Amino acid sequence: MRFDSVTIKDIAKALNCSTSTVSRALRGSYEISAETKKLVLEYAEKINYRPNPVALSLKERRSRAIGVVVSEIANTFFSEAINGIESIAYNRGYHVIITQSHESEEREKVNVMHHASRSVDGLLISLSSGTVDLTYLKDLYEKGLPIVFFDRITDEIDTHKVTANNYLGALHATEHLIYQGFKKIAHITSSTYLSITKERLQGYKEALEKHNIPFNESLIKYCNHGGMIAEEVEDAILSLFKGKTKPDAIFTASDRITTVCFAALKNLKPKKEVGFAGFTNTKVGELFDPPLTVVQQPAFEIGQTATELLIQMIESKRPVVDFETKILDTKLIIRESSMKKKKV
Amino acid sequence: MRFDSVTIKDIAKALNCSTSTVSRALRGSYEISAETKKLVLEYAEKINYRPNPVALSLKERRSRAIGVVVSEIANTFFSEAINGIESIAYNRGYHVIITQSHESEEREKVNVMHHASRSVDGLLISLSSGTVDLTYLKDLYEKGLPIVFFDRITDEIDTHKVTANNYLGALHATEHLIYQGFKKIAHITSSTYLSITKERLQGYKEALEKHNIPFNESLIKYCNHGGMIAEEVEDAILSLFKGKTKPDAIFTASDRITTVCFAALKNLKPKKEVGFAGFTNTKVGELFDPPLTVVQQPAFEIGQTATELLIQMIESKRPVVDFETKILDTKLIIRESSMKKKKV
DNA sequence: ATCGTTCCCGATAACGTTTGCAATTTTTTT
DNA sequence: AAAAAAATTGCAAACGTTATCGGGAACGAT
Repeated sequence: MRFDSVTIKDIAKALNCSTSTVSRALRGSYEISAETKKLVLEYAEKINYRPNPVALSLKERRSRAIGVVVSEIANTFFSEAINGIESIAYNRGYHVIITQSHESEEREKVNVMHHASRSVDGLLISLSSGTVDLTYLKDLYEKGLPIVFFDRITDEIDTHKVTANNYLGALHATEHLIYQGFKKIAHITSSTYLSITKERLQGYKEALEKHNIPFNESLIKYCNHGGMIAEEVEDAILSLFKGKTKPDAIFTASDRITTVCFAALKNLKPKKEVGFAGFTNTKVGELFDPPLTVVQQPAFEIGQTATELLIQMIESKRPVVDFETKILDTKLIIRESSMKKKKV
Repeated sequence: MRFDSVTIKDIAKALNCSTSTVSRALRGSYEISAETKKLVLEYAEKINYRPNPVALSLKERRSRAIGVVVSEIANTFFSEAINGIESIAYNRGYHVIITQSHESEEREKVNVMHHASRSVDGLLISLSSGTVDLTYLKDLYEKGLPIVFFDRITDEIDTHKVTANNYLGALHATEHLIYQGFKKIAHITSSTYLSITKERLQGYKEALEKHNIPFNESLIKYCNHGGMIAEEVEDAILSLFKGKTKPDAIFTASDRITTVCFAALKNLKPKKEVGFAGFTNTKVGELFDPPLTVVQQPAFEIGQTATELLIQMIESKRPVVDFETKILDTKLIIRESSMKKKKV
């Protein structure tokens, strides 16, 4: 505190004892007489003493704070996940410090380094779509910083991971589109680096295979900025509809891509109705025109689970060696956008 | 850092000089010979020395970090504002620490206290809808913590404030509805404590007055939880349509209230079409059915301006006494939801 | 030679807290 | 009453950094 708040010294001076005595009394050490303890506690209460967390961090090399790095808080999935994170963290006495990578590897690194140098006790991270090089994270992890990945995870670091069942989510959504009679289903997705991209693509492919629909590479479009740059997504849509095999349905793979695509598609006004379904946690898909079919991720629970695992790592006496990868189920909410209209 | 990173001591030991010399060399003090300076800098670079921010915070009683308290990051207005905040802060060398009050006075206080005790250099805050008692904030402010209010501001503390022109925004939106031919315009808004509530209500009233439409208190509904509790908003809508004077249009006053109302109204399926316009920064209003007429706030700029003012306060040598209240213009984006359909 | 500068640099204290050890007092044991 | 044991407290170091102060060396001026 810069605001000359009361310190242990002030108490010591006032009570005419040493700072050690005060410190011990406050933490209830058995070596302090009940009498002195009472005196100290009462006085501390009276002048509203609060230990200085910065000093504690320096001394103990821990901060009771958890660092969070996500690509964008303006993304319903992440804001919900953060709420999940907070709900657990606060109950366990940890503060949560949120930073955004804006899908940039560099920003991500800066943020992680900031967290580490500020002595966060652990890190929750969902990788940015631009992230290729993980060595710095690996270094930190090996130096002892507990890290739990959520949502966008990685194979390169052996630790706890929590993510949605992207594979099944994509499979079900794609199958649903197939059941509706769509055959040329395009898939617009994020950067190939991301785990979620691979998993969702995999689910999409399996669905096609299962229903004997040939896979067509030209129907897959990657947006390396994860939808942060609208043009990238719009170009993807355009090139799809300029290509030889025009899609009759679109399946999008992430929050932002979903909404941008949906808008782009509307603008494009294709002759035939195009089926549409996408991964997104938006609360307002129902209000869209047409109402949007979505694959919803259990964002809140993902945040909670990741935080529980992280705190477990932080508070574990011996190094954790048994790691889990928790995969939580998604939910397909079917609305009009994915239905084949009956042309009477 | 808990991860025994290199310290100034390590450098001193390696180079066989004192920590003071190293410290001075690193900060380029003139008292150090060019030779030693070079030696130190090179070695520091080589072993990748980074000063420990926690130690610095303790020593200097500042942290080069700015605390932000908003009600909800899952609110487009706030996430945009935060982006504005970050854009300035990072350029000026400050980190941004975000916390959420979830519209609760208690959570807000906990967060503010946390920021203060962690030695943030300043605070950006948008008050929660539940906040009544500001004395603790006033105390901190008087003890010297620079504070800038944005969006939801207050008269009780004399400092810089940045907000949208809620009055004009509401006035124009209401006038627009009037021009469309609506006469019984309901206004669904947040807690009465909030500055934005008062200002928007004022704009709404002026518009009515200007066009000689009598003000009807029963058309105003307050949602004390700012839309966080959907039922509250749904009840408001229901009671409006159960009342004697049923509204022919609805004008909503905040992001969350707007979307929840819009959904509730859709569910209600009133006989006549009801005009609709609301404050919100959602990017997807265009995709709604019908496309949503919105009053958009310059969230990014509000964040930027507030941050500039805050940093100015933080870095000012003498106490700042001349305070500004900056009011930035909103933008009315007219779409179908507020248009009176021509019943041919 | 002596003094006054100037130039480098080191020792030390300080920020607020905890803790190992030593010191003191009190109590118990003999 | 003396010795031993237990209970209570204080001192000082440590976390990593910077700032204040002071000191030695080199140099020029007298």
